[in-house]
Amino acid sequence: MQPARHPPRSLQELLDRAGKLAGFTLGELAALAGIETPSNLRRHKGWTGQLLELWLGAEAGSKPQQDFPSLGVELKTLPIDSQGKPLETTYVCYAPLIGVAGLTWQTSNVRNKLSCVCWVPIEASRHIPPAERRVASAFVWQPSAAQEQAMRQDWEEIMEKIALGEVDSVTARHGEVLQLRPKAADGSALTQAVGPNGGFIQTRPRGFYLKKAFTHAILSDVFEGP
DNA sequence: GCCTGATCATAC
DNA sequence: GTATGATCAGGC
Repeated sequence: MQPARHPPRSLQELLDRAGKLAGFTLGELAALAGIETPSNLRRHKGWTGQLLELWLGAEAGSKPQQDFPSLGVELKTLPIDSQGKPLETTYVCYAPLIGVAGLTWQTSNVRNKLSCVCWVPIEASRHIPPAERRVASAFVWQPSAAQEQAMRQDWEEIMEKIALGEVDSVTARHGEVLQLRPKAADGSALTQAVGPNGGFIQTRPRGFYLKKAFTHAILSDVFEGP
């Protein structure tokens, strides 16, 4: 067992790789890859995702595109509790706050990222040290028509607020399945956004996130049947 | 207990 | 600052 040396050439190869990781702890996978496991993730929040990227052969880097461009697949780890319930919301992508006129759901980064996702659930309750957290069964998901419609509606409502210069009135409570939240190094980070009178304002950068109930439903469809 | 807003590391 | 990978933690 060793990490991938090249990106998977097919969806099946990706699934094969992911399937072999099921049951391993993060500590085991890290040791096999020759990297250290942090004792806690406070200063290593992205460590789990990067470990799985390594094992599955995702292209590293900070590109605003999918993790497996040639397959059109995005990789997402999903922390779950012992009952399979998501412990965290799922980051999707940065949200555009200027130049939003004319953006459509069809060509949005959210839709592109979520059109096909390889989910890798990780048993990651907080009381479990990172090294002992365990990889569960990965699966590939494409949104159903209803799921896409739900995401689209939230996206359109949020983007309309942004276009109207009302981004500062949008909270994480907006949206049924998709939410907009701050996404920055700290509270001092500012970016340009459309303001109330069509001008520009400075505001905290935002990102799109999937709410836990939505990812829970995705898991339920797969593991408990539709 | 859960959620929202804040925060951490890194690459460029 | 933008964007990736996310989790933390106080307030409710």
